[in-house]
Amino acid sequence: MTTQQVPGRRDPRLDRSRSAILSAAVALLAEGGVRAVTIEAVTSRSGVARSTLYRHFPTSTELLAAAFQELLPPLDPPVDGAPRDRLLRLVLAQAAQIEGAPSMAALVWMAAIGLSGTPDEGERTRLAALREHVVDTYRRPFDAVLADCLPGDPDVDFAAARLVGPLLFNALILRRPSDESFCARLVDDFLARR
Amino acid sequence: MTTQQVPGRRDPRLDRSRSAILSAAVALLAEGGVRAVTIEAVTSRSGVARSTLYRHFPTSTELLAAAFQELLPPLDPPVDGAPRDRLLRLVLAQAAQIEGAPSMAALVWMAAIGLSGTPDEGERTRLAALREHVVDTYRRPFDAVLADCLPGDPDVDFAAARLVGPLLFNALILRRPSDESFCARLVDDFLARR
Amino acid sequence: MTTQQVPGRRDPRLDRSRSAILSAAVALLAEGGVRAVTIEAVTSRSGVARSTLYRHFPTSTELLAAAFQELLPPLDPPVDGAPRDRLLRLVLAQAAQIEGAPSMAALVWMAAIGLSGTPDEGERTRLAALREHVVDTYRRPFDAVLADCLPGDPDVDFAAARLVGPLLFNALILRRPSDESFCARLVDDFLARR
Amino acid sequence: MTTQQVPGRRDPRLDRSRSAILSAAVALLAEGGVRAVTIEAVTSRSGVARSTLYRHFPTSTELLAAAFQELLPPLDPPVDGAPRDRLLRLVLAQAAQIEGAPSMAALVWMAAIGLSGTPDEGERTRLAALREHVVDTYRRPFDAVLADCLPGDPDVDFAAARLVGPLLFNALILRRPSDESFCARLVDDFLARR
DNA sequence: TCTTAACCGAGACGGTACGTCGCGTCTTTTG
DNA sequence: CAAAAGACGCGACGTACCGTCTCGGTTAAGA
Repeated sequence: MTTQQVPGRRDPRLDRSRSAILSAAVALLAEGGVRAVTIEAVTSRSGVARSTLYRHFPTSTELLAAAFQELLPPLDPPVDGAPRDRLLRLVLAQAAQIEGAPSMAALVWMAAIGLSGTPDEGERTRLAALREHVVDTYRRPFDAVLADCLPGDPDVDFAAARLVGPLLFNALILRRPSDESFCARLVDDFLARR
Repeated sequence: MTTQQVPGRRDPRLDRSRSAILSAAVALLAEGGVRAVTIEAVTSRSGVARSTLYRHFPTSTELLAAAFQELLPPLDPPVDGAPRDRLLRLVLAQAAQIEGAPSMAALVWMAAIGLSGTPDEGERTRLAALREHVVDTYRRPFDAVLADCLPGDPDVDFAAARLVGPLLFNALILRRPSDESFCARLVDDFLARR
Repeated sequence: MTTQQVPGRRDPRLDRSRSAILSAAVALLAEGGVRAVTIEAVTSRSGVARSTLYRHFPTSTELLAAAFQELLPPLDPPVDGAPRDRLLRLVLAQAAQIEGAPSMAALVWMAAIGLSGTPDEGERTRLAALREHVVDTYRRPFDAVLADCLPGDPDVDFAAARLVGPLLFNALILRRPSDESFCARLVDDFLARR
Repeated sequence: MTTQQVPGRRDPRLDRSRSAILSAAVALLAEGGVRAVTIEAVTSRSGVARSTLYRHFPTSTELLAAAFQELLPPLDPPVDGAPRDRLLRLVLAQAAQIEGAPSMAALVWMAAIGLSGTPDEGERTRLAALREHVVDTYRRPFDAVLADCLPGDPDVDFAAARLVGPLLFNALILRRPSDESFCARLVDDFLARR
């Protein structure tokens, strides 16, 4: 019997180069922000050739997206304690993450997805999917906690708007942290009105 | 009596070229978004020389800022009607503006001010000032309306976070409009908890 | 046997673009003089991109140097006839070349190499080397002829100074041609004193 | 009787600004070479306005010419000693001056006058006149000395070509100083052949 | 002495060229 | 045949000077 490969098996070099690219991109992103994630910089830092990079990421934007995804850890929903407490802890965690530098950049950058500029159809689609995916990732813990806090039909989007929206406002508009008392008031007001 | 000039008289060419630049920039911004506001495009469209443009706007960023400011009309605070009505109308107006394409872009763009990237001290300062100015412009109508709605000490920032934050969330994260019933619930919840 | 490439084979595009650049530069140089050899002009005339040009010639000066080199044919040392005749013919040829427009410009331009202006170390070195090379090119025919004319140790530099220096003086300072009788007197005087 | 001005009297401001310009230009020329003599640099250094400068020197070239002229002291013809000695001293002085940095630059620059480039008729004429003037300045001491050395009709141009040409050659082409023995050989060879 | 015209500084303006950076496509050669 | 290496055309950047121009303020000449 030959050493025939399993048909679904991929060329291992593909993974090697992809991860080299990604880790270089992530490092550059963490060090110098979005502006530093240049095709040139990534290739020269990762030792990967230009053409190889383009094989993996048709656009610099997609590379950036992947790097951001790598950099944004999902939140773990608090699982024990009173409902009000669990919600508060989740909101605090979300606030903390939003205020971190990479999240801030990612937030803004993702918010910018699909605003004017004219990327082609395909890219727009892929990016929209990425956005969806990230949003889902962050909605999930709220789903979990709210399902336990609220009886019946929890309108998660509305809840998220009321709970996370103000955090966004503080971070993006007022440029001030959302401290514990702020989050507590948010949560209590929210719970008081259903 | 002599035909003495007013001392403060400036070279009229300054105004001529500045407005030519700005109107070209605004047009490009409206047509093609931030990406279209190129130094090259602005100069060639306005007929103004490169060096002249740089004399007026040391950085492309500042040009963009000025163009955005030109494009973002301030909101008029509703002056008559019941307090709850006035507040609702203001929130609706704010929602409508946020959802407009230029505001959306401006919002994201201003949110990005000061994130990584390394503009020099001077520019960072000017941009921060611009941000402040724009934020103030939009806070003002809330000041006016809230002063009438709430007796005592209205914490305008907290109020704005609770009222506008969710609009931001809808626009930037969920990409859905904030309809009338959404805004009404926001306002009513807000008023119910002082 | 495989169709293996010769190992030293280079990307043919390199040669293509280099020669396109050079021929454009030479044409411009011949038509409009040094002042016409602009990066912009060369790129637009040769259809070569700016960045490509800079890849081949890090400095406009080096481009100019190459163009001049292309434009200056070396002199062939006369090989037959009496020594005095051979020397005279060489001097006449040298005079004729010096008086030609391109040589004149090249002469002045090379004389200017390394005078004030502050190019970086690397470029200065390359230009000095170029100067050496050109000087050698023109010294060589004198070496050949003088070796035959003079027994023993011909001090070629001194000879060249005495034979070519006056040609330079006529061309650069007096702006008059060095005619046959002038050259003949030069040669005869030179031979009379060793 | 009034304090009537002499009719030919000029506005003293003209002289003031002209000399301010010139001294700035000379300083820049001495410090940074031809490249440093910029209209901008001269105006900002001299405190003279752009328009004033252009009133005095229609072209930056003419300004440069004037600066060079300021920088090149004429040679004094040696007046005592044996003819051979006087000639030798003159040649040595000429060699010394040629080798000085400013003279070198001036030499090259003046040699370049009228090579291609397309200044307008008027300027070309003025520059040619300047060249003539400078050449005359340097021919004069040779006239004086040769008149005493040689009986009959001294062909000064031919003499200068033979005596100064080799100095030029050393300075411009070989980039080596013309030392005393070199000059002595030049002079002796020259005198030996009339 | 008092205008008044010339001269002046300051600097805006439209240009041209520069040298750099990053992009996305491409070709060639190596493992 | 993927990958490295890197050339290529392109478009935009920000800078440096150019030569022309408009503006008020100052100052010297002449009425």
